[in-house]
Amino acid sequence: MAARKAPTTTRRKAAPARARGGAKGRASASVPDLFQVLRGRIASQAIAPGAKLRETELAAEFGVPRTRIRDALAALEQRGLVVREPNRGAVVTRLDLSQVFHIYDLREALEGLAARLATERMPPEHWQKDVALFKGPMKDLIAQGDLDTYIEQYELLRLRIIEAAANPVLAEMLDIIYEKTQVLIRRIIILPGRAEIGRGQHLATLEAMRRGDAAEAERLRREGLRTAKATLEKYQRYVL
Amino acid sequence: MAARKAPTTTRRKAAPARARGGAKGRASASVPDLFQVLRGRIASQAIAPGAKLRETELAAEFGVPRTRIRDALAALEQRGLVVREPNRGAVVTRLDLSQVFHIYDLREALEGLAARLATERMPPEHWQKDVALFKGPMKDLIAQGDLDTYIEQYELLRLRIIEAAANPVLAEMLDIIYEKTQVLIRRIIILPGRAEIGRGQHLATLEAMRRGDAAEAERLRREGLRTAKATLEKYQRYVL
DNA sequence: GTCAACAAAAGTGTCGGCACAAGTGTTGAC
DNA sequence: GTCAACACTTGTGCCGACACTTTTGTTGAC
Repeated sequence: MAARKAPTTTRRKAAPARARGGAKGRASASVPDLFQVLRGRIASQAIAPGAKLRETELAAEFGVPRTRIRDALAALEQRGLVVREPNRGAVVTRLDLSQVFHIYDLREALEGLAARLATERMPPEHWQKDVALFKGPMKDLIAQGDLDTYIEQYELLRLRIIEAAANPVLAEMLDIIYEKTQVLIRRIIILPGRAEIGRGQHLATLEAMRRGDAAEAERLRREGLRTAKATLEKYQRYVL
Repeated sequence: MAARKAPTTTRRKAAPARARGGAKGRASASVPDLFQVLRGRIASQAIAPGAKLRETELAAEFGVPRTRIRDALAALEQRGLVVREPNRGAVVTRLDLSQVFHIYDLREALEGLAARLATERMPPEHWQKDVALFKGPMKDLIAQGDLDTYIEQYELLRLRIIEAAANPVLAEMLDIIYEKTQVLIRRIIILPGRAEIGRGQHLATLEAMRRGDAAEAERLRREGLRTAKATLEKYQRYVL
């Protein structure tokens, strides 16, 4: 996924001094907007790890004052997406080997908890269609090699589970490591046979959820993450 | 604990309105400094939940420009310690009932993981003196009603476990909910018999760690948090 | 030809000020 | 005496400008 350096000309009006009058409510991007955009670029690797983020450059691209970019960068730094050295600027953090495994340990604990809570708080039949999805269509997607759609669907399931868990603090923490997991999932899933193994584990977890067996759902989810981590350790020199 | 890193040699011109009286005329505090100070005040309840944090007021107290206070408040908001309503200012978030229980679910998953990792990465004898501490002296402290010292010692153990777990991402997440747990621990421990029960559970966990039984250590730690949560639910109308 | 010292440029750190919204006190009518 | 409208005060949102630091490019000596 080569990253075409944004030609996005964004020819905002030359004079940013005006605007803000009664006209449009949002002529320029707000700090949260900028945060989301930059976060997305980093998660999708549109901005490569190690790349420098120049404040002036970004300010020109988005047509906003530099201080606003600065605030967005501060938020990014808080999230650990970039590191800023004094007077040196902000660079996108590259995840090293050790951090990758640390994140998998975290996912095991957090997503296991999410599976348990979701099972406890939802009626078992709520997961019926998800079981069906993973039993049939998802298998076909893998067989056809359409991993992008598969990942997309899986992400939807993941979000539904988090929502069902109804724990904002948990959701926030999973959100913090979201970018990292995005990258890792795509690297692991291309390993030989891994996608199908993962699907089987998701299916088993979902069936436990449909039975209303929260403890078993948690155990299975954790087991799934653990094998994913093991796969990653085994093939680490190929994928990292 | 202030961990001031930056030399802050920036020669400042004629101080505008000179340094305020609140602090001495020493070099002005950096944004991380301000963050830590305000965080400490909130954690120790020196600033009550629901209190308004006025930017100009804080700027005057610390003798720093208001923008710097502003940055610190933004960091506090990111951490969820304050909420800022547009043009209304920042107020300290008061933790409501539901969030309290959510945090205990989180602690169960995270601290359980920490116990497991710590056990795996350290030689069993590393925990020898902690076992001894919880077997004797800590029991005496509780008997004497010196809960402050007990909590202090427990915090030290907690930090050692996190350090031994050697997972920065996990440490970061436990740090995020640190303030909240600080408050909650002090509210739970005063409940009848609770301190002694907690000590017994910590002791059991530590003995598993000394045996090198990581899985059992995780299970026991989680069980401990679960009973703490149950106690909280039982007495919630007294302590919240 | 190489290296070091110097100068220019680029980029970030910091700050003060202005604009606008919400809160508060006052005044007048009824 | 009560209430509503208005002006004032307080405090935050936002932004441009300047100071400082680092990097890059150039020139001169050895």
